[in-house]
Amino acid sequence: MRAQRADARRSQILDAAVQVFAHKGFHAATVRDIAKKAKLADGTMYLYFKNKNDLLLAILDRMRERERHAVESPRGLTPDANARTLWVDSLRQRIDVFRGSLRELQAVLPDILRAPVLRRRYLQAVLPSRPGFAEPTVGAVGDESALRELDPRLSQRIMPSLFMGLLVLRMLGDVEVDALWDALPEQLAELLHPPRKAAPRPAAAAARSPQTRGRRRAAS
Amino acid sequence: MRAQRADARRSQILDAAVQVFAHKGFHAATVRDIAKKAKLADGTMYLYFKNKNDLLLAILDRMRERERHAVESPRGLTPDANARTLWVDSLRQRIDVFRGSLRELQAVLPDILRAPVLRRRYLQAVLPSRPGFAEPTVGAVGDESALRELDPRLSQRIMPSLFMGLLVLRMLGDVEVDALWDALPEQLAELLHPPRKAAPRPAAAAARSPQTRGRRRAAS
Amino acid sequence: MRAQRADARRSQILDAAVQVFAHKGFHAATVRDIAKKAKLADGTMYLYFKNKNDLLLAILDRMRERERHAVESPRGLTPDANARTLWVDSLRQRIDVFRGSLRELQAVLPDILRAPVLRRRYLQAVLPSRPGFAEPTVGAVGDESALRELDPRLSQRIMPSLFMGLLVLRMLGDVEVDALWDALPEQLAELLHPPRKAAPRPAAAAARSPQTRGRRRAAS
Amino acid sequence: MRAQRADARRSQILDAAVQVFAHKGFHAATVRDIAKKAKLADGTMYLYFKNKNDLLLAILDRMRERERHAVESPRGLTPDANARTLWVDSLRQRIDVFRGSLRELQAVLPDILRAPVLRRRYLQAVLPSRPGFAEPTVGAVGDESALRELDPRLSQRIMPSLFMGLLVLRMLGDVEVDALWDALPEQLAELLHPPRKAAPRPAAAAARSPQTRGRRRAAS
DNA sequence: CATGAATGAGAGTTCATTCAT
DNA sequence: CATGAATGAACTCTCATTCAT
Repeated sequence: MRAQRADARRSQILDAAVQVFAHKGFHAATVRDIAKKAKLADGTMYLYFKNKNDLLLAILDRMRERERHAVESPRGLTPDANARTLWVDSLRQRIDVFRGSLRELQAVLPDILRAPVLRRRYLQAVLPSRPGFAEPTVGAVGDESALRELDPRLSQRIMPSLFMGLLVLRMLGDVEVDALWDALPEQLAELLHPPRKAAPRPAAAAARSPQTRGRRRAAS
Repeated sequence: MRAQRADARRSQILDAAVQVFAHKGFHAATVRDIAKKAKLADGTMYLYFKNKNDLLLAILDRMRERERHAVESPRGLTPDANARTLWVDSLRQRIDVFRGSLRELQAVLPDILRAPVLRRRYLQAVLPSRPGFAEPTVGAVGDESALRELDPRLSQRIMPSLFMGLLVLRMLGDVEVDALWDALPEQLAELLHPPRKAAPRPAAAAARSPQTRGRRRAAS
Repeated sequence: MRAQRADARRSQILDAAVQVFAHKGFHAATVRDIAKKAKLADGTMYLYFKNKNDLLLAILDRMRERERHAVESPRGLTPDANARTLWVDSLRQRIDVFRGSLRELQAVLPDILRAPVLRRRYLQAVLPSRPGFAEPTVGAVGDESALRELDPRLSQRIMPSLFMGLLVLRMLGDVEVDALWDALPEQLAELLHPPRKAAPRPAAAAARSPQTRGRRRAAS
Repeated sequence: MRAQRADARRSQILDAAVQVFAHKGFHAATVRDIAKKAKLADGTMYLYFKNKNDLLLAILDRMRERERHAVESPRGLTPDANARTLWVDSLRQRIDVFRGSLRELQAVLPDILRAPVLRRRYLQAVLPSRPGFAEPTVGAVGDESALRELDPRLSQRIMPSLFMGLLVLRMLGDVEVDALWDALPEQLAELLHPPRKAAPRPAAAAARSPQTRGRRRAAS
């Protein structure tokens, strides 16, 4: 009971902080701003968080937690789906998770970009080496993939980077990205994991599907 | 004459500001920090810039200016090159320009991500709709390109996003991206503009790096 | 019955306050500190005392009360003692009373030194003009005393001052004073009320301490 | 020139701080109080002192410095004076020094009583073991002194304690002590270093001087 | 032009006090 | 009676900005 109330308060404050940080950034945001947004008195925040900095860390923790949840309890995938569908689905899940914490990321990312401590503590976990985030790109890629010739260090980073980049564009106010967001899984699958009709065939620019006929490199 | 002196002072201050902003971020950086780095008195900055905010705008202006220069006066391209080479070269130029302002971007990006004014005023110009930045990706792509089936709004954003994303990874401290940086043009060409017909050339990317090393900031 | 409970609570709180004040001083001590030490909730204090300031006054009141008690009900003095013994005994009683409230004094003195209200209201009563505190020095002094030629205003203040001073040294951390404390009555008698005629008795002071050790706070 | 201005400012601020601390105590005094008393802006203090605490240390340093000065450059003593005169003179000098920093002491003493750091760092130097402060009491004492029979640890502390105690009485608002202050050297000499007319004579309650006839212990 | 001492608004934070439970 | 979450005034300290030199 008591613990529940406390958790509710923490959430209430964190939500306010996310909004204010996303809007003004960590440094420009004042504790008073956050308190006002949370409809609390200035001092109340300090009953639940050690200080303003702690607020940032708590936001990151909450993000991690949510992601862990999402990863650990994946929605059931259709068992008989083919590889591409699986890949698209898993990609969509990641994107959805991402979208869930989009505001959080926007609130937190710019300030993380400077703080080496934060970067080390959180972002290696949250971003590039996140288990499963890069792998689909690589693991599912057969010999014919466009990624075959790439430096593996780069190919591992294609997806996260593309993602990060699109996110930044969004944050920069690009409305098109916003509109595209839902189509991203399919589109990225199209780009990086082209559907294959047949078994691996070294040659031939075969037509593989109605929509994608004539795609991909003819011979390689 | 007098104007030149003033410009030199402005540059001196801006350089200092870039360094300090890149390190601490706009809000955490103090005018005193910048003045000290520029070896000037605190008040002197105000003779050349209206206020601290104006410094940020000036940094952005300078970035734009440099980019405009780079775009308007491209280094001579080998006239007999084939389409792909052209594309790679033009891509490399862009990347070099980017690299020239890498510190600036790092100094400025996190704070720009929030300030709607800055975003509207500067970044739509600097980033996605930058003339020529996305086009190579699209324009040079033949029928066989991986990009053909994509939503054009997305395909236009592939390159900038990938770029932004890699940059963010760099800023997040990913050393691999750093190491890969010089090979990026070839690698991205490999990915988005695959060479026709030829057999796999796994060594191409790696072979490039030696010469491009040490070219750092050539364009700045 | 009910009043007793309330008194017990008051004492419980005052004891805690004395400890915390002695350690941190009035201003640096927080109500929470005191509540924690008293194993009560923060707000409970306010059921027994008007506010934090009132705590200080209550401590002083309790000190006065104790001293009044000690003065009004002196332990029986050996009826056949000579003048000097009487003087020494009475001095010892005072010192013991003092010692009983030593922590209180330490808790309260520094802050009393500034607050004119406190000084006027309490300390003139507690200290110099305290009935009987200075008198032994003066009244018991025969023609041969060292004090005879002094300005009476000073001679009245010799004992309290000496005392206060030694107390301050103690508070300043002088361990020697601490060790000497039990021997003080004899020693001060030696100084201010020299024994007549008899030969030097160098061992007197030291001899006393064993028994008086362990009497700590007997009077409190 | 510049350094002089800075020193003047420091003094100006320290003087204000002494007044405010003496009046309200360290903790109750606000930086704004001090700034106002010094007729400066709030922030100006921080150009000259690291923080409020530093102010306290600086006051102590200044006291030490003054005392060192007074000790190192003693006013010329009449070379042909007898021992007692010398003692009285030296005592007066100490008292004068003391009086010079009386307000400082009042400002600083109560807070020093709690801070172990301050005590260790400053007061052992300022108070009891101060070279020359206790010694006159002891060194000048012949075999006949009232101090002969005392525990040496105590006799060393008589003077400082008496002093401290009188000071505390003063701080407590005892106006009589205030009035007596100037007569203290003579009076204390009277008490602790009785004038001797003749050579050491073990017996006889001799009349020694008009004013002091019949003083001191008859036989010892 | 250049300086840097001075300013004072406003930041983060603490804590005496209240009051619904 | 007792609690302790909530309050918000007031604290210390920072720093962008000004201006006499």
